Amino acid sequence: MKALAELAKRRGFFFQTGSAYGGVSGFYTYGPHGATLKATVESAWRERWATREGHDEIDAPTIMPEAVFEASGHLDGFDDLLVECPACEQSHRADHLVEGQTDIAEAESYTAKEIEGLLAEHGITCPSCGAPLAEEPVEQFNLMFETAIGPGSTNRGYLRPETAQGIFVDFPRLREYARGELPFGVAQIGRAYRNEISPRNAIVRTREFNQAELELFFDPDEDEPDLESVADVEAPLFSAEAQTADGEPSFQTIGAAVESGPIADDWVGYYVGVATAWYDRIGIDLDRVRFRQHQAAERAHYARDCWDAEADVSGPGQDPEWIELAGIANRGTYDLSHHEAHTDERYRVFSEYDEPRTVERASVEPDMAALGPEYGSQAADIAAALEDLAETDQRAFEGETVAVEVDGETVEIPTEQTGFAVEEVTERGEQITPHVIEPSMGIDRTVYTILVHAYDEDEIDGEERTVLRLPPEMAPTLVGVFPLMDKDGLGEQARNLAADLRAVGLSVTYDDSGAIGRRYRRQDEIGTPYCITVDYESLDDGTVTVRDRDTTDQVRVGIDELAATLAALQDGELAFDQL
RNA sequence: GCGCCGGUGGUCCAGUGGUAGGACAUGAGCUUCCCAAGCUCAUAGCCCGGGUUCGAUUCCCGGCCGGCGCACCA
Repeated sequence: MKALAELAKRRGFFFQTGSAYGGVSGFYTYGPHGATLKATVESAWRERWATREGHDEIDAPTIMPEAVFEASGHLDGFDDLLVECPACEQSHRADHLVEGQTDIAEAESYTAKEIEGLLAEHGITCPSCGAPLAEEPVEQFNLMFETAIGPGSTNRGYLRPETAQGIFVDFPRLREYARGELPFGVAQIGRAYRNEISPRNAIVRTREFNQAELELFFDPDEDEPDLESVADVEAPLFSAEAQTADGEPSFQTIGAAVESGPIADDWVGYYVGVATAWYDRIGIDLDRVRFRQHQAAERAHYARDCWDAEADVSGPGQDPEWIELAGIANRGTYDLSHHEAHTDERYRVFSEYDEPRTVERASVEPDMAALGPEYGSQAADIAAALEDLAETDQRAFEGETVAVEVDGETVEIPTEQTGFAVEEVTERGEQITPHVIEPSMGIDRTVYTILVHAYDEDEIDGEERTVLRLPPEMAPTLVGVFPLMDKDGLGEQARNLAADLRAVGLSVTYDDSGAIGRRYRRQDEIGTPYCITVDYESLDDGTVTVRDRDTTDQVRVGIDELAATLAALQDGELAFDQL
């Protein structure tokens, strides 16, 4: 939205970083009002998604070593192999072309050089125009920023492309803090980095951005969300089915959508409900939001089910322009099991059975004093093979000898040397890998959407004005304080009033410059919901006018009750028309 | 990364081969006083590098940045 970008620049919400040096694409600075608004969005997120859910927050580094991203799949999954057609100049994913035009299934695992070879060898052609792509260079592009940790650059690191891995890698310790009890959630607000090929659209797609993510760890067989608390929330749902049928999003209660509607996963449904109510509260217009269910083919490598929150950020009279605000994904056990596989740590929790179970457990204790001399270096492998066999096939131990296969040859071991035994064991539970639901929000896009949805132009006494209709809770400044004129003691009283209101923690702007109407308009443009003017009547009776941003209506309020009244207006306990 | 268009005070624009002008905004003053009034004054700008030229903000080339389209968005 062009008018908003201009206002954001002029009034200090956000602007491109370092334009004196020519600027760098994809980096933005939040100005005075923008930084405040962003902080307010973050604390509103923290309040709703962490504190109120009973979850704790961590703050992990933005740089982590290469091995972490090997495990997470970002090193391979983020690595795009691009080839450009010499005839029509279209870029394509080279690995996808190879997969499509040969019977090679996992072309992604090849290097750029190998792919170049495959392009020539299999006579791969451009899918757009059919030109041959042999001899064309394959470029490797990883979206992660790479860096060297410490001197000597042998320890390669990357800037995290999402905040989530900081939670997953340290799951074993976080589990300790949760005392090993599922479900538990860990929240994080922080920066993430992606070396985007083509940053666009102000703060919508940048190379350094802010995320707020909650990772909720749970046992799918035991744990259920508090669906009742969001059952009545009406959410604009755009199901996969509706998308395929070329349909429209429709408002449905979470209760119905989970019960019999498109939301398959209870936890995902719960967070769609929480997100809907939260968006409404922070000033996002639900009529310009939709929760879009991912099609199966579209889901990320880790996601089992996913709904994106999308917002329309087009200007008035324009075609809708949907941007992704959040993803609410069931990541299953993907992350934890991968980190477990890549480390020696256990990324599981002990899940106790309702009742202890008694099971027969077969075990072996091979007589190594006999096997060792007999089989030499093979003895250890034989012992391992016996152990496997005991778990899978107890009857193999019923005869005089047991046959196991080692290094391709069958070895007969006297049963008595295996130490085979079947015992009754009482098991109280088992180690399970928790499943993960991840509501992941883009803070910058949320800020942007709040601004777009708050932006309005109307007419006051025949004069056009620009106004940001931010909820009082979100406004960077709660109240502007003006003297009608800066003389006859009005200025002094107004300055005292501003200081008093600041002293009780309210965000106040003092302004005595220019005509009163001009000062109102300045505050309208940055979304300040209330303005107070000290006039001649104030000197007589100790009241001031309080002016409402949205209606421009004014009421007189006693100075002594001002602080309490404004605080109530900010918290939504009081509406202006109740004054 | 490709293509098209663009880059001039804080913002939005006009303009020129001889280093620039408006509107709005901002500051000071006068005036007015509850919704961007008026007057005076002031502050402040040609994206960067190279080339052509006596001289380049202007023309040419390259870069950077922005908008749009394509590709990409794990």
